[in-house]
Amino acid sequence: MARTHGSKAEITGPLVRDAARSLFARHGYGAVSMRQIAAEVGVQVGALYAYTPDKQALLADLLRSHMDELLSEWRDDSSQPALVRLKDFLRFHIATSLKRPEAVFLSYMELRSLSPENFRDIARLRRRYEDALEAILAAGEAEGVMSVPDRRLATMALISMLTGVTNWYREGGRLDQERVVAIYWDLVRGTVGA
Amino acid sequence: MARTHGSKAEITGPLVRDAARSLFARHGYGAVSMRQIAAEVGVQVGALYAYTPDKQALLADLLRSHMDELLSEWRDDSSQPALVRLKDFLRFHIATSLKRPEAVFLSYMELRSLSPENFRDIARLRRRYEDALEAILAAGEAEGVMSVPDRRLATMALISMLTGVTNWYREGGRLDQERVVAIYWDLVRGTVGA
DNA sequence: GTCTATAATGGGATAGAC
DNA sequence: GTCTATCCCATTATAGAC
Repeated sequence: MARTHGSKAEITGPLVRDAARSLFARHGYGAVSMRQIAAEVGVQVGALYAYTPDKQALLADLLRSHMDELLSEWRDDSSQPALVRLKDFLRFHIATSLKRPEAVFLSYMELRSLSPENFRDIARLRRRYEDALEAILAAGEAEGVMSVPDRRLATMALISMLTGVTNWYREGGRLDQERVVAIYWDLVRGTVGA
Repeated sequence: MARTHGSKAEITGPLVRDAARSLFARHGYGAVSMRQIAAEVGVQVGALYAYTPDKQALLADLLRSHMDELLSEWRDDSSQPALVRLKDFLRFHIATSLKRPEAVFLSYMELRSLSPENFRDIARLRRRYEDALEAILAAGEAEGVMSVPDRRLATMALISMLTGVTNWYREGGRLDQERVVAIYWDLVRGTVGA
């Protein structure tokens, strides 16, 4: 990973973000040093500061851009039946969780490491994502095809359940992604009383 | 919180554990210093080492004793119908999560901060707790009162869902503990196809 | 059992050369 | 844009006085 002056300059930015995401997810924000990140990228620590003003901004950028991507990639078609929308949400959430497990885990776990300002911003994005699911449950109840005891709590319960995939899923393990989606769909349908 | 020589010696041990548990849960193991823990207790940093050989052992003790308590407090009566056992488990898990939210959160989140040896030990305890739930699902299927697409995965999904309470529950908030149990029981029943 | 003091190391961040 | 070198401060852990 050694590096001579100036080579690969154009791709270092993404590499810094990749390394930070991976290390933060594996060891926790507070446990990772800028020196470790630099070593993973193959540069010296000073070079990192060409890409981020400080460590906190690096974390906030990772979380913000993950939430931005989630929100911009998610396409809800509210003209569809609620059960179709729910299954689409499930498929989307699991696909994302398995494609970018570190970003998902990080966004779930390191909110607490954000400065108050960054926390407010990112919690707001997170809330919009939760609300997207809650709207589907509301539609399902209006259609009479779902029934939950408390809509907000059911939303949080479903998000926790789905995000939990990142805790046990292993690429190349017992189950492939399609199978995981099918199993969770069974579970989720029951949870919302469908 | 200042302290003169020798006072309160007999209760410092528990205070150290309380402070460490609370700080680790709020800020993450790696982000908390022994100085912060000492300040919270009201002693100087050197005094901590009368109660723990090092910081890693402090974390491991917290996680190990939490899991030990969980496993020793949980009383499963396998002569009961599986749905009764499941509801008892739910009640137990939520009661514990709301009584010791920091310990639950910590045991869920800081496994990654353990040394490999400590990780093995505590993951084993954790697995025994998960297996207790899985056994109830197996009994429910045998009785024909539950139906899940994949028992191991349903177990993990339920644990994630239940442990998620610690993410949003606030003492004195909209819902009291009894109400939370009732709502989750509705959700869980659906999830297991009962 | 707790204090003060200190050792040894590593932390985030910056300056200036190239 | 990256390097080397450095500043300054925090870190874990220990030693020895009380």
